[in-house]
Amino acid sequence: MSTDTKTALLDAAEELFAEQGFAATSMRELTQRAAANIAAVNYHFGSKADLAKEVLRRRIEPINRERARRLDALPDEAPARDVLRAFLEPVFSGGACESDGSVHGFCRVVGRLNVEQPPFLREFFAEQFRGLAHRFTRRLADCAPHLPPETLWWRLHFVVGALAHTLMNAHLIASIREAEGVVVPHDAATIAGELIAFATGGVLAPEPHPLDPEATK
Amino acid sequence: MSTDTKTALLDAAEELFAEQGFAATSMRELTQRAAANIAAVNYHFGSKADLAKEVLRRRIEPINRERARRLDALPDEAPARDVLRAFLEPVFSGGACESDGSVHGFCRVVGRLNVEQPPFLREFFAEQFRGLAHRFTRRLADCAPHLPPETLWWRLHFVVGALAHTLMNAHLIASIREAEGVVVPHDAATIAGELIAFATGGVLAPEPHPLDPEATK
DNA sequence: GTCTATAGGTGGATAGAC
DNA sequence: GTCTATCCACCTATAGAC
Repeated sequence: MSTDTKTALLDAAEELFAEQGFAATSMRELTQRAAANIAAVNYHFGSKADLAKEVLRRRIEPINRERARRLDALPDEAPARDVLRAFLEPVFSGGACESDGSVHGFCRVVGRLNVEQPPFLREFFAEQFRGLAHRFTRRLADCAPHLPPETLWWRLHFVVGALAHTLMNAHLIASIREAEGVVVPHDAATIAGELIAFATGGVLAPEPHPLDPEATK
Repeated sequence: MSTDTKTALLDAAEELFAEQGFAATSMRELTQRAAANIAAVNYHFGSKADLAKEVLRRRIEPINRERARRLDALPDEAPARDVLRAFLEPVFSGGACESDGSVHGFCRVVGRLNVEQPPFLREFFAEQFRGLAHRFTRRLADCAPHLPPETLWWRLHFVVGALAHTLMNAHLIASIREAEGVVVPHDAATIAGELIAFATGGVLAPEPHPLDPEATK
């Protein structure tokens, strides 16, 4: 069946790119996991690179639409925490989780390819995020008029970094502690809550002091 | 000369792994940039994987030693901000910068390989960071006794994520704004200052509320 | 220590039958 | 749409001369 093969390829690519990255995943491995023929990727997508773009588009576009929708729905006087919820929660909702609530592979693929950044994806990511990042930064500026715009710009990117790292490593982070007998809940709702609290505190922090170079020694 | 070739290989690998990742970088490209012979990597390091470990060890070990040293040097009543400075500043100091002050490639390689995580590096990273992460988390618990240990554990990892993402993308983040005519300083001291302020605010944020699932809609 | 040459394998992509 | 067979460029690693 045609449509099912295409979806199976997207699913398999999503898992493998998330686990291993783009460059380290071969077409043979990928088509085998999808129970498809070795030639199926080129038939359906044209190339490995175009497959990767589709893998990302399938997840990012709905998330960014939802982010924009929620940002627009906010009242003018909404606090920073609500702006950050509009940015972060869409990532974790809407199927972002396994049945046990843990973070799903498709979140990890975004995190991983976002950092691996193969050359052909650079422009793709820039397109997907540029406009949105500016809108959120402007909105945060309304919430925190005491902070310079460049500081808010950095802070939004710090939030993105925390998010990407968490999506990729949530299981690992939890398992280190669990090996010591500490139970660390890592369902999507818990992680989202932790991240939103952290991001709000970080974004609203007082303006940075200039560093004292002597104290660095 | 023997020693120089070895160093040239480490330098070239550092740059290329930082830009492209481990899997996407070939030995040919790497030895060519180092002006060395194609066989030099195997002679000096044994394999591509062992070269990557050396690339990381050269940077991470001094940084983590300095982190531990500064943590030990802190007075008992040191505030969270000082604990986070002990964690973050060693990354940016001691040659972490270009002559113009921007973030050096060798920071980026740590960020990138940290997220690419080829299988043979998983255990290496775990060894390098496990003990240190626990020591910093315990220390932060003293600064913020109102927060549960799991929350602090998550928050330290959010900080790591923000750090890794920033190391890899500082130039990119700045250049997006600069294309619009906004000057964004991205020298190492500025970035470190921004990150420390953000991290302090995030780590000390109030405990997360349980999320209201309805408000997510 | 450095080089050339090459082994031995895998990569992405395609041609053409069905 | 799916398959087999195959091309050929590229990969890591090594053998052996210098």
